[in-house]
Amino acid sequence: MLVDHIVSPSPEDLQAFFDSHIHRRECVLQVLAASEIMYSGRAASMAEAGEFLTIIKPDGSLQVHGAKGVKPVNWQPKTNDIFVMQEADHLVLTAERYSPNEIVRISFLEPALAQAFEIQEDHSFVLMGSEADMQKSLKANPESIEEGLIILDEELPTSVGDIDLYAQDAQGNLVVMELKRNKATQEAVHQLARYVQKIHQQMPKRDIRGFLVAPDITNPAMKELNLLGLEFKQITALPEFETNVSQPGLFEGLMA
Amino acid sequence: MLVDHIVSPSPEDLQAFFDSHIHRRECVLQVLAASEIMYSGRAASMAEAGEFLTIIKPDGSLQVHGAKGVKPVNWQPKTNDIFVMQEADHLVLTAERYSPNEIVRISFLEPALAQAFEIQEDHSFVLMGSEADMQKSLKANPESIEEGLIILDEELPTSVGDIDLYAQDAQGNLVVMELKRNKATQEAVHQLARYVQKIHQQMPKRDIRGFLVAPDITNPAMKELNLLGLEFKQITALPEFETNVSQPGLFEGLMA
DNA sequence: ACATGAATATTGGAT
DNA sequence: ATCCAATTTTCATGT
Repeated sequence: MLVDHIVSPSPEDLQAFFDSHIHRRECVLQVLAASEIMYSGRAASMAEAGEFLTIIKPDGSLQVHGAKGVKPVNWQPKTNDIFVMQEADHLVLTAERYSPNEIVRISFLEPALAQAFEIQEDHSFVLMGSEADMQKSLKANPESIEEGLIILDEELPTSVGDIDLYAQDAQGNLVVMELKRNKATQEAVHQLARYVQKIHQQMPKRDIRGFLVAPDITNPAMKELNLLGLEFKQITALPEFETNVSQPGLFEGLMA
Repeated sequence: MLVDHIVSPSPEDLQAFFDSHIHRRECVLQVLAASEIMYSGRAASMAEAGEFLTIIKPDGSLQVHGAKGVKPVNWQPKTNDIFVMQEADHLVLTAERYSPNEIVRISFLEPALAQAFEIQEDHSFVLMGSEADMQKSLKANPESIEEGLIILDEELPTSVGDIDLYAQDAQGNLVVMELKRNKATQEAVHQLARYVQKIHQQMPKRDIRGFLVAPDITNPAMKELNLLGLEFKQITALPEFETNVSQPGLFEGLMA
């Protein structure tokens, strides 16, 4: 719901706009303006006089968008303090965060628009098809990976990280599994190798097999996997999502 | 610059709004509405009737923002096709991408606002303090890592990835370096270990040292590093950015 | 198009 | 607060 809307605000208008909204933290604020943006903190960046859309949400997060891409040009996920100041002939917004110490300063050189609207928070968000879902599904149906597999543990902690799935095969060998919901890369291969090595150190007498469980694998990763004597177990990823979702029925099915 | 602005548009208004803008790809479009969002592709998600802000940029990227956070609730970095359709008593926007195949559908149940504005593309963006900068700086001043170090190569490719910096120490030993601009984790330790092992395989006769070069390191990572016989080389990260940037002078300094 | 790795990654969860 | 791993990661880059 639109609460406030000022076209081509003067610096004074803009100041009043922020004064009335910035600390109430109820509205999403937007300023469209030719701006100069400066960031310093984990890195440092600067954007000279271009047009940007600045968005400040009630939770204090700030993002500055340019003409392209999903990713903002500048942003701050959390801020401890946001304030505005007149400077020369324009308004400057400063957003500070203390830990890590970082600061974004936006000079609104030529504001075209300032507006505020309320966005009610939503809670009914459902995401399916994450690695966690995959893990649950595979734990329930280990035979879809290999006949005779028995799951021993999930998220088994080791000193070098947690093992996604830990199992025993039909011959009684131990199996270490690393799951990826996307195409597996060399990174994943080495993650798996690390776990297998660790378990091997702990139990030098046992045979340890390593499975990289994913819908697909890159060529270099496959090569590396073979070199290391590990195995790729292809699983059809999330078959229920492969169908075109615009079909009626699935829409409801997603929430089931 | 504000081009179009419709408060509480009817479905027909909204349709006309999209018809006039969606294919010209000149404006950033924004719709604030009680919406229902459905995504299917790499995963699947759904959000029931909440208030969301949908933003479509001229490059075809789409993002749907809720009341919190920098990250959108739903998004699509690139789209091949965006279209709208009347459905029952409301308008539905569909954004499709072919590879990977994914689709976002937004039902605008109660539109509160539809806007279009022009954002000129900006080109003068400068970021400093990336790992690339760090690498350049260290390459120029290897003695800041260790006395007598001679850099032999940068981004040296191996079958398991590229080595950030490759060098020789005062005693003639080979040195493999992995750089991190943040606190180094176990991941970084194993990345380094991988490279050292590879080089060792190639030259079994030579002594190979492995340096993890970072401003800081996590405790578990330090333990693991010691176990593997590798070394941590602390470097003060980007001293020029530690100072408070709001000081006059540095602002200009950033661009120098 | 594929593969790789950085990122001001962000975010959530576990410890 | 620290640490770790997933992410519809996104994005740039190299091949």
